[in-house]
Amino acid sequence: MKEITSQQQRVLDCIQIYLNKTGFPPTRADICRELGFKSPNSAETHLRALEKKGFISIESGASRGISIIGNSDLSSNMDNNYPVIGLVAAGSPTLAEENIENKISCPVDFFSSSFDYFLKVKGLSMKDAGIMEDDLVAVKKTHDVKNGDIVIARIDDEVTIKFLNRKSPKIVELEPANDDFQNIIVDLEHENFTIEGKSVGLLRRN
Amino acid sequence: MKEITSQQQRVLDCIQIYLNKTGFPPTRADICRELGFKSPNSAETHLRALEKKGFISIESGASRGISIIGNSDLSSNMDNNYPVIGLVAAGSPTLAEENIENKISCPVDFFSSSFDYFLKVKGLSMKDAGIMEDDLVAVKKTHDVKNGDIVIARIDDEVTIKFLNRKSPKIVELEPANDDFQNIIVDLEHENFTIEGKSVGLLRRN
DNA sequence: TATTATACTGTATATATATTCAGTATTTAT
DNA sequence: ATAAATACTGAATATATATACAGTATAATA
Repeated sequence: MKEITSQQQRVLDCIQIYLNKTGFPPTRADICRELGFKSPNSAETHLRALEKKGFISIESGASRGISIIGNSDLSSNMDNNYPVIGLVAAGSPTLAEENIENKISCPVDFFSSSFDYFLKVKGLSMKDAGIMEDDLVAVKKTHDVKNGDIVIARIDDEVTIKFLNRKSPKIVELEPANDDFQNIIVDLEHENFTIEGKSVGLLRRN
Repeated sequence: MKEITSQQQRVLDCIQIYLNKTGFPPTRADICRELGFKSPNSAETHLRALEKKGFISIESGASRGISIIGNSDLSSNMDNNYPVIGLVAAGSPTLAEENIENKISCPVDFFSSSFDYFLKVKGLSMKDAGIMEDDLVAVKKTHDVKNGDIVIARIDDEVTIKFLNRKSPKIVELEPANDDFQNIIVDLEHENFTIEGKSVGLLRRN
């Protein structure tokens, strides 16, 4: 997929908007009307460029024979594919591409806040908060977290999910929801600590 | 919305299939080709009937100017609106229309099995199973339940969510996941007992 | 420096397409 | 019993539409 130019993007957007509005694609003349072109050939050449770059396909000879490629969620529906990232109880932690287990299609407004990925939970350290093994926690990447929030935190190279409790400017306490686990005290001066995000919801699939 | 005839349904399906396949609506001739009609007027009259009954709209003069009405999820995307039904801890129980709190749009294949509604949980009787107050349990209406399943059961007029444990043909045990609660023993001969469905997933929105 | 891609106007035209008109036949309401 | 809706064939046509051809101009490659 080559790079798209700003004018070609305008034409592509125009097609999408027209589709959302009417339910069928525009003609060359429709595109001209929408974007102010004075010749149908202006639309034609843009369409051919978009076709060549793989953004649309054009059915030869057919009227309105334009379809946008890679657009299975055609219109109003606002689903998105969210990656499921495995949380390994101890050891290799990174929230990187290679840790993506699969993807889940889910409406973007499914939880109270937008979110970025699902974290697959290992272990039972948060069981009293109703977070069980293999549950999928919807994580929003943010540093805007308060005491009592369920946060995804990284200490050195290890990622964990716990309640947040800032004890002092230099000390953070990570509190599990399970009597069998101990609080984790983090000394910000001596340990590499980052907040990856916070939980905004949970999904369990039996 | 008047009743649709079987032939009109075939035409409507044909339009939808054509849309899914090509990304744009069919012409009269396309419909004839798909359904074996020999005159474009066959398609035309069916389209006018479908328009009159409110199933489609036709943009006059435009080629392929057909759009299916009430079809905001145009194609592949299979979201559905699921009702959220409140579970009242004790007392009035019915899973009836008037108990619908709101609706949640969610892909139909979101959980391992299809489901019928979300049940909003009251109380903590299932907390050790990770089901907390106000959690939304995805419920599939079914009588096909096994021991160990989390079921939605009704005893006389009271609805509850518990683990199922059939002790004998006449005795069913409903087991909570919380030491503070007691098992419920149901005598099928003396109590009015029905399985409303079973849990196939869980959703928590912080 | 020549070439290709981008970004248009303007005209022309073959054909793709909607749509009307004239029939025939069956079924469903009134 | 009559009208209206359904379910078609078949032909005709105005027009909607894709698309080619002839230009002009600028920016980006090679």
